[in-house]
Amino acid sequence: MSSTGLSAPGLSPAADEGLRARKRAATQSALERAAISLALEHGYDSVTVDMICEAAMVSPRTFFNYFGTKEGAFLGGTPPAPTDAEHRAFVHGTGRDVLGDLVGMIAAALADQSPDTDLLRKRRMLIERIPELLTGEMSRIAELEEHLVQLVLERFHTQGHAESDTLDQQDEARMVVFVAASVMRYSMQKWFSGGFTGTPAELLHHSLTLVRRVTGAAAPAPRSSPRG
Amino acid sequence: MSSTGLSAPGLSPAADEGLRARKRAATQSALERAAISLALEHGYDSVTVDMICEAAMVSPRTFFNYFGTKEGAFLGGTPPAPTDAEHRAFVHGTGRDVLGDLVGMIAAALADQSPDTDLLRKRRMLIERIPELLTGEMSRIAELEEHLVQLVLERFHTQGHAESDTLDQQDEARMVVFVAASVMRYSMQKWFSGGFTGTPAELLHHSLTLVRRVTGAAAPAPRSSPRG
DNA sequence: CAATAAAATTACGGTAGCTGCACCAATACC
DNA sequence: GGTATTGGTGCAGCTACCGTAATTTTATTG
Repeated sequence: MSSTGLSAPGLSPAADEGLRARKRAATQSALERAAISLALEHGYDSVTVDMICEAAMVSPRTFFNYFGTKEGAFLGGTPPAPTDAEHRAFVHGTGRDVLGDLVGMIAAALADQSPDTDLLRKRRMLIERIPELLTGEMSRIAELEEHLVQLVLERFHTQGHAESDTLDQQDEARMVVFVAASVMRYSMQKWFSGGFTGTPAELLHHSLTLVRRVTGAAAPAPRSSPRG
Repeated sequence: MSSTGLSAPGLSPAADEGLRARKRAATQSALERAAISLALEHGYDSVTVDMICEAAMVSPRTFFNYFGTKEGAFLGGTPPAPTDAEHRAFVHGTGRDVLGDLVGMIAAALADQSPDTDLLRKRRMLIERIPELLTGEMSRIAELEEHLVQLVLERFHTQGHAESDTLDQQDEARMVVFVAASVMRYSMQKWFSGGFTGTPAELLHHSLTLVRRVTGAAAPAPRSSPRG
């Protein structure tokens, strides 16, 4: 199941996957829709899992078979995980802009999800209203951090960095991931608070430019001896 | 062990605050210590609130009177807040290195309340080890971040930045705070994992240099018109 | 079409986090 | 001392979540 990457459906039920997969996708979709509608109507906290299940006509146990947590139904079934293709594209990237490429990969993984624009719209409305969900989504990304550090290290190696300063490379990789997390946090907050009118790509470009401006200003008076 | 055994370290033992406050601080400290030791011994998930309460000799109901959540006992009662003096020093800082100064202020605030460093270290290791705690801590810090954004904006104003591009300034302030948070996270991880031999000041300088190196690489092909 | 394997769904029971409430004990204030 | 606050506790209850085994649904094979 590693090849096509479709095993965890971003909800493309239609064509060839058989009746089983289609029903599965239908149930998942029904649960997500029920969850979001109910939350928009009654508020997130007052919606119980039982309510969602009743609306979607499944047993509560089934709910947790799909989403292991209540939050999951609101954020969407599949946590953002870059596909193998995206992995390779990043690791073998030739450019010097590791930070930009990493952010791009994460954003692409986020964008991979369901194309249902209406559901996305409602979900965005919900997240805008309940900040708890925003932090929830961020923590789903944070789960990947260790993995991302490994990816950055791989990229360093394939770019032929010397093996001698491996320790420095680990530090740098970790920092790249941390800063990328900041950029994602900034972008998502801006995105979900509705203060941005452009496309997601433009938003990312804006964020990357901003993070460079913010860090770029060198201190006017170099403290001790600069550059070690 | 009626009184002295737990003389409220990590909080303001406040010799003058009265018996009530002292007992309170003692109980809170006992709960936090019990929580962290138990988690280091048995793992976070297998530690129940009841276990912590039994070790700290309080009722489970009391536990939730102190920390509204299980997580709270592990993260500790009070996030570090800079003093008024530190506020002013930062806001009226004249240099261009806003990021460096902000990181400096946060670090100073951390150093101010020097509660039992051993407890801090154990807590830090736990937090980095358990992603659930990590995200929990980040969302707690997020509340503090709003305040920091305001501080950065104040500094911009006292530095006489034009009022016209207030929106841009808000964006920039927010990004400064986010990046500062990343720098702090990197520094603390490096510090408490024992991988750094120098002084805290040197560590901060190292982190700031690193974050600049990481973001410094300009994109090879500037897209459209930069410089919004 | 029938038999069988595999997978999804379900009911049931239980644990743990968390809360409101009312009561009692300790402390602060006068 | 007496009285008002405040902190600690037991109880009853709700909800998220999980292990397990039974039941139904789908896929497969002859």
